[in-house]
Amino acid sequence: MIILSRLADYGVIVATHLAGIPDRQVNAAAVAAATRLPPATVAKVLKRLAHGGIVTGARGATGGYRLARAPEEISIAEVVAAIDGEIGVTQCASHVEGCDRTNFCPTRPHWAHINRAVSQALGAVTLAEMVGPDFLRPRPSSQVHASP
Amino acid sequence: MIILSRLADYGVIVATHLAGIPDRQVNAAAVAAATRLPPATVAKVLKRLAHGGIVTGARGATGGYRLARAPEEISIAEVVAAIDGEIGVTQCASHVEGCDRTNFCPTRPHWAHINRAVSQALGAVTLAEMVGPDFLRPRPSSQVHASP
DNA sequence: AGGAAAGCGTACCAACTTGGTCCGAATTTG
DNA sequence: CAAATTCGGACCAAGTTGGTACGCTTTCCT
Ligand code: SF4
Ligand code: SF4
Repeated sequence: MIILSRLADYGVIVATHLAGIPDRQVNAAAVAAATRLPPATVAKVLKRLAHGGIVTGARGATGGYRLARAPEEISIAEVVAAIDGEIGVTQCASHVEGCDRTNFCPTRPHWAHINRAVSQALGAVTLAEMVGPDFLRPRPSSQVHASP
Repeated sequence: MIILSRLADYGVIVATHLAGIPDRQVNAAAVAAATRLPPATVAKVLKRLAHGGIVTGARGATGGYRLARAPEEISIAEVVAAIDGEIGVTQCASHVEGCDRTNFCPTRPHWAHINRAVSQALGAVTLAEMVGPDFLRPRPSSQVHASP
């Protein structure tokens, strides 16, 4: 099964591309050309990212999109949540609504734990980690949060 | 976004229910009655679980389903994979095929790391954890019928 | 041996979510 | 002031999924 949808995948790619040019607002067509993605789809992705607060869109002739925050402040979970909504393994994980079996479902509390682990896995990686080092190699050190 | 599909969710519920009765093979209708799920759907779930090697189905008049292995040997990732296929955050995470952008996609290696974390999160919990110790049971008012 | 019960497989259908495309409103340049 | 450019939301088609139904094979009981 595929965890996140294709739109969310594209969203991370676009956000990563935006993270490489923090001070430069570019339009959707330029991002599409740089990422080799369908222009219409990337426009939709930028749109949802703007709605989610990940990027800010400037209208007008010289308008374009720009990262709303620093790349190291935006996590993959944020980007995914901006496109596909809140992350949750099941309906009951995020919203109690949506499933009428919450009362007698024995597996519900256990899924909350799994949901937390998954959210942490997606929230631990930021856009700075995506654009900074080309090769994936998180430092052998266990802790990554404490930075000098 | 919802990580796993509803069928996979039901599959875990069914597998957990099966884990509570290791030596007793029951038919699909009994499982559906016990879990309060649609009989046809639970039959489909059991079917897929049997195809994935999670449970074994015995034909005949007194047939039924039974766990193929010990509850502590079956992880949630196994159950989910049996129903919805291999777990992967993206197409490139599991199978290289399916996305023609693997050559110039900068985020692909990073996804592998995230995919591993997610798989571990789902693979760390077993069915024994689901059915065995009810460590988190805040005294529900409507207790299920306990066997005398 | 015959009948009934239950799994197994396939097939089919409906529905929703997703992917993609389009046109209109707002803003800046000149 | 007008034209060009761009974001914004609305619209539509398609794929996938969820769910159901039927028929066949296998096994036990009578
Ligand atoms: S309450 Fe149970 S059936 Fe409903 S979404 Fe949660 S785990 Fe799934
Ligand atoms: S190669 Fe890139 S676009 Fe393709 S599935 Fe992997 S991350 Fe997504």
